[in-house]
Amino acid sequence: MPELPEVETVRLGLAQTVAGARVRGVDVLDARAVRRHADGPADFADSVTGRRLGTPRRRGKYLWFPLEVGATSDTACDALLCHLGMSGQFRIDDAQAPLLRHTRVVLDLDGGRQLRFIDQRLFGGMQVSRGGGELPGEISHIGPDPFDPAFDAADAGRRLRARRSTLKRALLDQSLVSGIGNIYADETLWRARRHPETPTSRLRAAEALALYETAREVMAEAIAQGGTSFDRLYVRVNGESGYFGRRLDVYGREGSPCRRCGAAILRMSFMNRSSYLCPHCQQKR
DNA sequence: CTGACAACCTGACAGC
DNA sequence: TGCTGTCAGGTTGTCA
Repeated sequence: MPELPEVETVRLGLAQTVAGARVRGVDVLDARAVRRHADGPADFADSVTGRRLGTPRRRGKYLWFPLEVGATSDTACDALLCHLGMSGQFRIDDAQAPLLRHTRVVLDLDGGRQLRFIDQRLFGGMQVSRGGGELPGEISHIGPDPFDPAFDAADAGRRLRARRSTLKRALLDQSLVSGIGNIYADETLWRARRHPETPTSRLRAAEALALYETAREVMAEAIAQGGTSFDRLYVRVNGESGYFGRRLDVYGREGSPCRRCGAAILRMSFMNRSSYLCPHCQQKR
């Protein structure tokens, strides 16, 4: 699944290609892709049709288009709120181009183009957020991500330390700081030489700040490289894959030598998912 | 507040 | 070939 750097790469692609386009029609091919839209697929389509897509915005792993009315930008407008889930993609295609398998929603745009939402597993989806152009109320519960101007590192560090939990759990907690998923949590902890099960309360204020700074660095590098992908589930809006585009330091490298010390990378089961770490560099202190 | 777990879905793969 | 179990980058709700 796309984490913050992948979603940001998609957002940039959309900003360059469809921002300002008028939506001529909406075709919901699978209602499950809009199940978070409480008023149903027909209302979803009605709410988007005729609107102009503003420049997409993002917080954490969510992105949204302000749905502009008329020709003016108005941040009090509705928003088309999207999450890619584990397998979501956006593609820009000509209307005549054949639909890819798992295409769930199609937006007809000006000039014979279509914005297509494709999602194999349907963990992602789209909905219209009333008045959500500036910041959809539906995602007000997640914290700012490390790239948000509203991000307050000191406050995030304070809240991290107030948790009675462990570092990896806290990094994955979107209400604390959003955007970090399983890959970048592991990459961050490796770079910061922290064991994922280190108690959050053990960090000093400066160390908590430094941990988020490391997360921001790791993700900034990934954004600069156009996002990470292992397979075809993550692609850019033009269909290009970032396959092998980024070298990960620990994630998925079980048994391979640590790039710092050469020790074999360990895989641990955690929250029904995998954690990868270097048992030598990342010891509980 | 915290953690554990199921649910939401599909597909790829290993093993029998 | 076909079945079963496991795994996959996420989020949300329930329950203890």
